[in-house]
Amino acid sequence: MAEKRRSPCTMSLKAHAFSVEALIGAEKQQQQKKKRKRVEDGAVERVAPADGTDGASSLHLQQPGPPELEHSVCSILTSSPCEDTYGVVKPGNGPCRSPITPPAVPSQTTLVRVDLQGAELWKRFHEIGTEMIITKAGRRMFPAMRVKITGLDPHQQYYIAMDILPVDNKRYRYVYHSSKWMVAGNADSPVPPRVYIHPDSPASGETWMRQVISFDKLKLTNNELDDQGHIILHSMHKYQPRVHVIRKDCGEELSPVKPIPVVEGEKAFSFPETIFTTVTAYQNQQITRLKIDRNPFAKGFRDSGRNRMGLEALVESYAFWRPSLRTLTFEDIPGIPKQGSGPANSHAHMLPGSPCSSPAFHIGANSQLCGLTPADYSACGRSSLALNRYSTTLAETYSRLTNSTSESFAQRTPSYVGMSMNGNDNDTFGCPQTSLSMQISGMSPQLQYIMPSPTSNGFSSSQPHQSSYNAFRLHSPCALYGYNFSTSPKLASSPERVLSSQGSFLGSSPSGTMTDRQILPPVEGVHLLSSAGQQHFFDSRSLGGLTLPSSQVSAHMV
Amino acid sequence: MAEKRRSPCTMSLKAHAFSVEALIGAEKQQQQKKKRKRVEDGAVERVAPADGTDGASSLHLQQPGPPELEHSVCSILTSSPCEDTYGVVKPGNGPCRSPITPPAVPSQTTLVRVDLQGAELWKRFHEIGTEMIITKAGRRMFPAMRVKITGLDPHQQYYIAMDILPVDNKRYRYVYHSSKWMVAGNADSPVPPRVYIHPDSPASGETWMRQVISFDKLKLTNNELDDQGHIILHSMHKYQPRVHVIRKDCGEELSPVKPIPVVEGEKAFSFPETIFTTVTAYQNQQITRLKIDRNPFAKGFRDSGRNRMGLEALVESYAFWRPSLRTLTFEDIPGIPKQGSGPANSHAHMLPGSPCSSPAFHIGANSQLCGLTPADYSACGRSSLALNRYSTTLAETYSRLTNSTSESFAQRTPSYVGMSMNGNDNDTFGCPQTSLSMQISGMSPQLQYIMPSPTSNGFSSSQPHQSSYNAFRLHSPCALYGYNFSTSPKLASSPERVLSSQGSFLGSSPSGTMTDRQILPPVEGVHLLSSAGQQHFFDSRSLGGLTLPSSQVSAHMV
DNA sequence: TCCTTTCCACCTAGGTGAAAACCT
DNA sequence: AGGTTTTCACCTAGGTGGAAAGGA
Repeated sequence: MAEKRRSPCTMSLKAHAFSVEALIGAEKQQQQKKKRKRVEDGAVERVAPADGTDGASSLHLQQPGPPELEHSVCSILTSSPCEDTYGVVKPGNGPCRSPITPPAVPSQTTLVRVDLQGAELWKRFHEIGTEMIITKAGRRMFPAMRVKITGLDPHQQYYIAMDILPVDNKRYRYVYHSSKWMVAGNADSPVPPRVYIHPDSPASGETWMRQVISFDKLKLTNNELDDQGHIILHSMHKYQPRVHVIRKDCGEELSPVKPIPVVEGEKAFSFPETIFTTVTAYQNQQITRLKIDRNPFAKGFRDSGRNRMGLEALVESYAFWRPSLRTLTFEDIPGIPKQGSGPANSHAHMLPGSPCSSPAFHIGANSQLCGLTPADYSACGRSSLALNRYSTTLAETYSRLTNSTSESFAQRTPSYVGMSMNGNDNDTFGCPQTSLSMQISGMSPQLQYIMPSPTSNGFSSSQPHQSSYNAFRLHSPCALYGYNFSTSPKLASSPERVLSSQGSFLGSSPSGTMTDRQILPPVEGVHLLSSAGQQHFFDSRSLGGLTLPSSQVSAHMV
Repeated sequence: MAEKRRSPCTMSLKAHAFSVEALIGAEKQQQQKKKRKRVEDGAVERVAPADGTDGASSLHLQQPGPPELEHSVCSILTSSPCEDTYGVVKPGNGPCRSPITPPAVPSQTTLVRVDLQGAELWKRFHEIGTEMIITKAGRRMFPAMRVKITGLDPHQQYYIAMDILPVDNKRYRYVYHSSKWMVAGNADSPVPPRVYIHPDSPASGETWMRQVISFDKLKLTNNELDDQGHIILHSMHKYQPRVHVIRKDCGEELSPVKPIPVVEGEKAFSFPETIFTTVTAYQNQQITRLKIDRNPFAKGFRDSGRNRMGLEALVESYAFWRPSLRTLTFEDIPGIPKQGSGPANSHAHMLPGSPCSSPAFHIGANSQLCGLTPADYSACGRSSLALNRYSTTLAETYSRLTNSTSESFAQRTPSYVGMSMNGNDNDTFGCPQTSLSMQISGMSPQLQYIMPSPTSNGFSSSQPHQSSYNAFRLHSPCALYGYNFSTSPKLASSPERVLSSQGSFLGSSPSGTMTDRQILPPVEGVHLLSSAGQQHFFDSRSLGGLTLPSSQVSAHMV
């Protein structure tokens, strides 16, 4: 029981789990409570940064330049190099970083940089006023967050995670006659915050850097009792995604004694063009058009005029000369599903082909629609004490929005954040990007608490504030291999896969320690074969601890 | 360069990768070489255990009972309990198993048991003579290997892997007029052996035990130059899958000095009813019928007589009175795709409705078709030296088939294998199962070589025979959530999902150390939310190292 | 002749917005 | 009247065996 006493999280979890069904009845109460606070503050024509104090805390890490600057860089340097985390101060690192492995791997000087992929498409939505559907069952984002990360320690393990912050404490409504979003009151009460950990986590820096990291499997929901792990958001609110790069220091499972380490750098990256308003049905028809034009799954609603030979076009054309009946051979029928597979097909109920940039739908909005001013972007430079690097992030935001006692956390958990703007040299994959970069080195003790630990055997702790979560990655989807939603209009209808920069299964280098830390004689050659998309292989000759002399040494991570 | 010198695997890997394209031209040469060895040895009416010496090595771990015994248990006890792997003998375990964490977790006395799910379906195929299609692009197995594992240490991390062994060194051909498989010569030269590591690996024993472990994403190929990570097999050969339970001792990354530990238990599980013959096109029409009847993806080929109202039935009915043309309204057309969505539809090219057990197709074969006699099943009890537990497994099989110098490995790497039969009490999920169980405790040093290590930072080794592979799990599919191909005929057409025994996202306990080893104060409550199918969440309040006092503590693994 | 490869129709599984129904 | 839920047609993506073509 002494062990159980140290596990309040688990016990609370189970209690919550058992009460889920009981809570369903309370859902309406929650909604009523939510609407109770919905006060019409009066229409604000332009969603002004009146929430500056509230929203700025979640934006201080954003791209410092104006939204139009595609390739700006936000560099955040911390005062504590990672080497300080070695050895005695963080003994947990000792067993992991062996004295034989050269500790000179420059994880302490890494300038982590995160590039938003598909920034052009994000900007096109942003110019209109991005809307994201949220449903009870969960709805994907479109565009999905897709980033390219550079500057990681190739041999360090990282978790990549994403959460979504409220931009302000306002509720919005869309005024159709003016085609504008207006403040409709204060924000609803906060929902259970959730973080989407990229299913490939943890992985080596080399692995992360080799590919576009897509969050396309992430789903948004408005069901506060969601049990599917989706991110819970309020409808008609403004939010902004945020990407986290979290070092997986193996110390937290290994070190029985863990002192509170010094601050080692902030690791959250957000992009102003990814701000969106949550809706349950699209409000702005320009958004609808752009979604239909760009999302392959909405191809059935495209009506771009060309290749308009779908079923309804067929119906119309035939109906022209034979109104309701015609003689068909069955050779016609198998072709029907294929006809819709072209670049576009038509639907009579769709609005006639009008590009999303059509003046007829351009409502004169709103590069500032989301309440961000250039001043907000320049407000990311902060410095304070050295306890927690996430001071002005979610915890602070929530504490401010909820007026909870955690407000004080923001004060005693400042971040070492220094920012500098660099040029735009990050056109990886030929796609426009927005990039943020910062130095990351270690991790705060609090971060360690939330880091799942696949190596849980023999977990131990001599301090009551340490824990590890293991094997959290079950059922991980292949998120890295989702669509590459091209930001190029000419590629919009031909989605391409997000591929590793190396390409094929045997064509790319393996992960992390595979490259220069493995110590295997040829006869013991190990064959880590990880599928380009789906599978993970060893050379089975080595499974028995033996390999044939003719073993084909091939390993791959894609 | 000293570091690189220790990485022959990586360098060979890259060299191989770069030569893949060059090797494509050599594919035909390989095939020619393969056919060169194909000698018709004359038909053998019954595939006898003439391969006893050759094939027994890969079968010694099989179910000791006759195939008809559904729930037999194969217990293999080793002479070295896991406790011997603690501390000094395997210092790598020291840092992982903290002195604070109670080391009394009975990993050393665990009787691991592996139950084959869907054994009834496997047996139905086996009675006919299971065939598995292999294609260049890779083809899934049907039925897929699905197992339930019990007896793991809940807090120990494990890899679950699968490889496929040749049953003998023969090549087969199917004689249509006698509906029998006959030996057609010696086996082709061995192909690059590969192992499919379950994409959820590594995970805690608790996590593995909570759910059915499905290998449905595994693919078989006959392309020896496959770069997708599929398992490469020869066509017209007999194979048998094998499941591996591999402890993830974090010691291999942590211990700079690793002596060769003592044997700690065999960990491979195979089931005789899963033997199959590889084909590029089905030979036995009974197999075809059973596949079509049971595989949901082949529903389009079902012709079971009932609900036969698909398009072709429509064609036939209309063609009866209007041979080649008929007048259709367009109201017919949208319904066409839906018509095929029922329980079954018909196809004119299919044979008329005849259940798979129809005498018209029952060719009088062959419960012993796969060359296994009851004597084979009783031959699993072996004992020998204590150096390697995989002695009679792949390495030995390959060495015998290839006459390579690794033959000696089999002699100096015997296994501690003791077997005992238990009753049939493993009807988990209400499905018939076949189970194998054995004690596993530690791992051999050779096993450690092939164990990917997600905690690679600071990997080190003072011995040249140690290595770790990290982050091999990228792009892992959600294999645990594939179809549950029911073995019950009445459920065959209604596939059900393989669910965790706990159910919903918030309704099940978290993994491994979440349950009783985490040490989190409520204010630091960590919220590891891992989606039931797709996603992995933290409570985002904790991402900043801070959680609100009102934090909802919920964690989940399935 | 025997086996392999390729293409295809037909499925499963699930992601879209539209539209209607529903709710408050 | 405004927001939410449900259902639906239409997609993407990919797993089936059949049939025909290809190949040795």
